[in-house]
Amino acid sequence: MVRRSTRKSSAAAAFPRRGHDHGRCVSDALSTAAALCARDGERLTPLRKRVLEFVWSSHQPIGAYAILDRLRTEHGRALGPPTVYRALDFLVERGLVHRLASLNAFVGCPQPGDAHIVQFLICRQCGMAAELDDARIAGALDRSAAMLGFRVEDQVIELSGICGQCLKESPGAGARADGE
Amino acid sequence: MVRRSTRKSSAAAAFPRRGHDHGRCVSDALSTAAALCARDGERLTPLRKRVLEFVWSSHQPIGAYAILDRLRTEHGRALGPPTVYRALDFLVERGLVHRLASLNAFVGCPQPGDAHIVQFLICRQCGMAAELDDARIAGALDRSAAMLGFRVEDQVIELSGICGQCLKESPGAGARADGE
DNA sequence: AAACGAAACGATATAATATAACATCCGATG
DNA sequence: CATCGGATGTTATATTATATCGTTTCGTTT
Repeated sequence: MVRRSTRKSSAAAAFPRRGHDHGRCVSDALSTAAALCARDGERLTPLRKRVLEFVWSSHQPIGAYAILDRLRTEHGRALGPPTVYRALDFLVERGLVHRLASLNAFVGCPQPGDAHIVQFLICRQCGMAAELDDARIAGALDRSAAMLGFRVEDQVIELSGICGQCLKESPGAGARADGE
Repeated sequence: MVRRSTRKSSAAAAFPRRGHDHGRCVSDALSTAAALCARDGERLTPLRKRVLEFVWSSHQPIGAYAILDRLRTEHGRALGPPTVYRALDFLVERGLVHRLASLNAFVGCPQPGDAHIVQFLICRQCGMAAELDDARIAGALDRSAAMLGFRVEDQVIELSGICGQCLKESPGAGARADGE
């Protein structure tokens, strides 16, 4: 069974709340990933699943080497970078994970299978990243570029700043950063 | 004397043409940089100026290590990465050069001194990058984020695709890529 | 079940990008 | 001249990512 979004084309996702039921985020992500892979005849191997779980361990983008460290801890012996990069490449190709170019880090996609525009909000205080999937903006960019004769194939849109909760909790200084 | 742009707030810059007078791009960039530094009491040292020239050697974003190699060639003896990164940091801080996160590379700013929104078009065929400074899009992103309570402080917007000239010259294959 | 081929994974080495830390130089100013 | 701060030089290292090749696993075919 394939998940299908019912969002309006210009709708925006919510920024994750602190204290939300994150276990639900993880289990949703895993079951959706399994369903999509099954649908497409791809294999969500134990390694890929484990990497996906690490990416989803919080809403804070995680670096490849952080994942690698965690894998090594579990696994006992050392693993090489290619092992984790291959798994990440697979997950990114399948749309299950996104790479943030401005952070060199990876974050889980909350709407995989849904061909969506990817625009990110990244809070520099708590470190969490959320998608802002605004199709109107993507369309406006495409049109704006087209006026210069340019055909857009890929958009990298990453907005950094302060999320609503951090603005409330710390009009200046340090909020907690558990990022769940 | 300070350059002031007369562009409308939502105007878009042109994608650089092959065969344009690139010497003019370079000399404009250098004289504007000198003027801005003089105005702000900053020093456009020989090294910084030389790095700026390398960045402007074409409209193709250039990596820090490519600049470093060219510096070494001129300089005779080896220079360390910090030397070039410091010069780049200075130029980026002064708005004379932009860093493209999706390429890990640097490109000259055609409108320094003008507080402008930075959005890039990057042609994957010829490698050239141009600015698309659309204030309406930046505003729409800010508002869209604000609806989620998010305050945007920095926008990374990098659109990759095919520029008009490459579309004309090669409806598929390889155009020249001199990037000037 | 055996054989095969493709995909996935492990392992080693290395490339590419970036920064930390400290020494030295150089120019302005007292 | 002394000295002080900014800029640069130098060495070492951190961080991110890929190339290459051998081995294992798994599905398919026979």
